Amino acid sequence: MKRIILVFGAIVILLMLLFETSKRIWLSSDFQAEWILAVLALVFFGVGIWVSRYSKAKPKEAQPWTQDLVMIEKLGISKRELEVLEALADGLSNKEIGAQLFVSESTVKTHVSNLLVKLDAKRRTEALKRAQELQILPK
Amino acid sequence: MKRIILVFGAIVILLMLLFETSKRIWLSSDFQAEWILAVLALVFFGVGIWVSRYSKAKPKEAQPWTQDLVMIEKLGISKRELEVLEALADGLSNKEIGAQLFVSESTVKTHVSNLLVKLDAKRRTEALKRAQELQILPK
DNA sequence: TTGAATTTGGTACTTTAGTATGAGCTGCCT
DNA sequence: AGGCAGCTCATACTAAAGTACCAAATTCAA
Repeated sequence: MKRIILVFGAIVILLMLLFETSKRIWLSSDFQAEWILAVLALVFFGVGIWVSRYSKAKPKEAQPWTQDLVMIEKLGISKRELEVLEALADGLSNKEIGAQLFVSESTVKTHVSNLLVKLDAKRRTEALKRAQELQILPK
Repeated sequence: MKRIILVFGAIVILLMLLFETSKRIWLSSDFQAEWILAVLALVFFGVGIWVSRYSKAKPKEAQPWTQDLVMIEKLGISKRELEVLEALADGLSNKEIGAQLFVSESTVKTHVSNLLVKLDAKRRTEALKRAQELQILPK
C-alpha cells in the first residue's frame, strides 16, 4: 500500500514537472507549438490509460450476474419451477427439495420433469448445465 | 460494429479539432499558456481512461479460471476421475461418459462412486456443486 | 522387482430419478 | 360462469444412479 502511494505521488510530481517544462519551453519558444501540445496530449493520454487499468484491476472481482428473465419467460418456466431449479443446483435430491419447499416428492418430480422438457435436457445434470448457459442460473 | 467505428472516428476527429483549436489559440495568444495546456492534458487524460475502459469491456469475458491442483491432490482425485468429473459437468449419463472415455459403464460407476466419497457428496449434482466451490471445476 | 495406487470391469442389489397419466384445487381472465 | 394456467399429489412403471464386493491388468515409484 505504501508503494502504491509512493508510485502515484511520483507520477503526479512527474506530470507537474512535465507541465511546468511545457510552459517554460512554450514561453521561450524554442520549439514548434505542435510538438509541445502533441507530447503533452500523448503523455496524458497514456497516463489516463495506465490509471484506468490500474484502478480497474482491483474491483474487477465482483462479476455482475444478471438472471435472464426474458429467457425464463420465453421457455415458460414458472416461479415454482424456478425455485425447484435453484434447489436442484444446490445438489439436493427430489425428497430434500420437497422438504425444503414443503411439498411432496411427487410434486418435485413433476416440476423437474417439466423443467427437463423446457430446458431440453435428459437429465438433471444436463438441465443445470443448460440453465447456466442460458443465464438462468449463476455460473 | 458500424456504430463503434463511427463513434471512434468521431472521437478522433473531435480530438484533432481540439488540437487545431489549441494551436490557433496559442498562436493568437488570447489566453494564458497554463490554461491551454491544462485543458489539453485533462481532455486527453479523460480520453485515455475512456478508451481503456471501452477496450477492456470486451475481452473481459474470459475470466481467469485456474484449476486448484493442490485441492485435487489433497482430495486424492486421480487423472481418470477428473476426466469423469468433467464429463459429469457436461450433463452426461454414466453410459455416455463411458462411451466418451472408451470404458464400460461399470467403470464409470466406480469412478463416480469414488468421486462422491472424495468430494463428500451424496449425489452427482452435489458433487458438481462441491467441485465448483473447491475450484476443481470452472464456475 | 516388489508393492502400492490406478484403472478397469463384473455381479447383485438398493435407491433415486424420470415418465406417463390422471385428478383435485386455486387464482385469474373474459 | 366457464376456461385456462399453475400447483399439488398419487400410482405404476422404466431407467438411471449409486453401493458393496470382488478381481485382474496396468502403471509407477522405491
